[in-house]
Amino acid sequence: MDASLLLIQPAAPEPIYRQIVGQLRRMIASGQLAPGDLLPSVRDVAGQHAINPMTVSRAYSLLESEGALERLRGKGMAVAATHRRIQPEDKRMQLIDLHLRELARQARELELPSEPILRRLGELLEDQE
Amino acid sequence: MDASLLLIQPAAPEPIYRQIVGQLRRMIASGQLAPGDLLPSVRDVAGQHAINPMTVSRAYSLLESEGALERLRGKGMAVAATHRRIQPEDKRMQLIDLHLRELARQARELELPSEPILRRLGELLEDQE
DNA sequence: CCATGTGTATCAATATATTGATACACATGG
DNA sequence: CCATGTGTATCAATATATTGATACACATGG
Repeated sequence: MDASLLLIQPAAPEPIYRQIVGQLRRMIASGQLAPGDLLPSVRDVAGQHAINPMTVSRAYSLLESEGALERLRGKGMAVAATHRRIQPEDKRMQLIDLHLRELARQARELELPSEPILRRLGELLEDQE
Repeated sequence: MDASLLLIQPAAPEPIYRQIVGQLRRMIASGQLAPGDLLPSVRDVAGQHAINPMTVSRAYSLLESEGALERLRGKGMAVAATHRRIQPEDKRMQLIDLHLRELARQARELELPSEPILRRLGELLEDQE
């Protein structure tokens, strides 16, 4: 992948590292970046866009923690070949339980019935798979 | 309305003034707060929750700029009379749709199947009614 | 009039988020 | 070995968001 494919607007309200994260995430999701593809080096991206290498590194590290990228020592970052599941399902469920509680609280405050909420969430969950 | 009805968590990542805005917005949308209802004074809310009156004022001012509240000189803030009493269900659903989308995104990143999420949320929704 | 009740304008203090400079560890390939 | 390529840990500088202290204007009702 060529660093010039990234569109970066330093003056935009959205932080630079999040612009990079968002674009790469979508390019990976859409298949424009395939598993194993090498990304441009942080200095390459930084040089072409006149930003700091650490800003690019931050974006890469976030994507690595999401499992979207993997670090190849001495070579750079690449699109992750596999999404390994380290934690069992109940552990992963715990990671979103607070979110679920918050959602339930807001639904109660809005006096919304359960049924349309569960139906809507069901739709969203299926769409994204 | 009694100031104690507000749930405020000063240590939460969400800023206090936004917690207040969110809760009041939802209570107005659902009709728990009717047009003309007086809100507790900023000092009342601040005193009960050990926060600063200006923080409450900021929340009230935001809701006033949205048209949800109106300022009655010498009396305080009240639910705007022009506000429709109860918003229809689809309008209220819109208020939590972004949260549902965010939840679905996180679930996808965690590679969690739909079924346990919908079951857990169903439990939480029923518990609170 | 005035004690008491509103909200808030103003500014300061803090907390948090973002970026950037520097130096470093490590892998590669000649 | 070593020049050159990776990413990043560390810390500093900046920008932004949030909160808080103070003083003020205004309305009410005795």
